[in-house]
Amino acid sequence: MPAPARAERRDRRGNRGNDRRSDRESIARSEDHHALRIWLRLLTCTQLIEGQVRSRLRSGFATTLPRFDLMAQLERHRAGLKMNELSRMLMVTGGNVTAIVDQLEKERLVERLDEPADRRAFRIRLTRAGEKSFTEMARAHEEWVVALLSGLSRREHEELLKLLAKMKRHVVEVLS
Amino acid sequence: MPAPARAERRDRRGNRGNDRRSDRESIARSEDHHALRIWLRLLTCTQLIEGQVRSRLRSGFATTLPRFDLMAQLERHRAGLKMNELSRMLMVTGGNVTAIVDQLEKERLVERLDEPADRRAFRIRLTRAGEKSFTEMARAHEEWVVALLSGLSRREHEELLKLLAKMKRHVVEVLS
DNA sequence: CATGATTACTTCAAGCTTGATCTATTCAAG
DNA sequence: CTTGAATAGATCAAGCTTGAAGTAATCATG
Repeated sequence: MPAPARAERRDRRGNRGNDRRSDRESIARSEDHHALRIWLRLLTCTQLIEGQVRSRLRSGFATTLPRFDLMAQLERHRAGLKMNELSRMLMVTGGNVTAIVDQLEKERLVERLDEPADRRAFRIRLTRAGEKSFTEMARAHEEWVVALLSGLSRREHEELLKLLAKMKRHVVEVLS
Repeated sequence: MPAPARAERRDRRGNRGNDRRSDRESIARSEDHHALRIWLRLLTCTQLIEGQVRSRLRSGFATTLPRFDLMAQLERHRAGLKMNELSRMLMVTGGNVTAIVDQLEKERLVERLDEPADRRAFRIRLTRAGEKSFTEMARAHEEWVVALLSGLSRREHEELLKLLAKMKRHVVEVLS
């Protein structure tokens, strides 16, 4: 299951990422604030991993990351979730959720159930077929992520998790 | 300079991010691999910051993140960059770079110069107007990022930078 | 109950991004 | 020189995402 264009792009560069000057982070001058460097590196790491996951989901399962993400939330909330809950959890706009749910519903992977208490709302749930489909993908997805992050020791994983938690907490607080 | 929709979404949630159950990371079960948790948290942090930067660039400077990113690379390489160099640095496809450069060129913020050695290629450079415009944005951008990341101490910044570097190195290596 | 504000969701246009395909140029090998 | 492969870039359809505006239902307050 090749990932044509992405692989092509990667192979073309011909280096192993050691060439700092050809890297996005080169825009951070040495005198720049540490924060800028961190942000750029964070972004790079995320995009590298995200790109892989995206391309493997496409070539291996003919689906997309947003669809996978949405199904992942539903899998953890078997009673179903309302549209606005999905929107908040996935950190995307409501219009976006509508579009993705529309697709998945058309493919019978999720269903919209009426919410008895509130006639404005639905409860979105995985169908049986959706559960089955998701389970398969989730197994592969976890393997990919584990492999991609296996460069850090368990100790480093914990340290990173802690630092990211702190960063996240602060960002969320600033935005409140 | 408000950020209407995003702010609206944020205000609506009514919590301070303390409610783990309404968080994307809730999909990581306790028995799941550490790697999955880290990946989800990394993604959340990135999206939070990226969303802010994006929305502030729009409301404050009527531009977008990809445009800003591209100009940032050009600002660091005053002699200009070829399309494929931009594509590699920004980690996006060539078609994407074409589209963004087309826009910026139409607005006279960048220019395509013929590459004498290779008639297939151009050299993209910031115009004077582009430099001026970018400098303004870059100052604001750095302030935003510094503020968003100010939750970590200098020591923690360095630790995080180191861990992300290691992660990145490994990911790049795996993909080679 | 009336009414104004809020909430749940949809719709839509505009911009981003990808992946695929295309043309033109350059390079490599015979 | 010729020819086939590789490269630089453009183009395009399809899907993602946002931000803005709209509809319908619910809530809060008097």
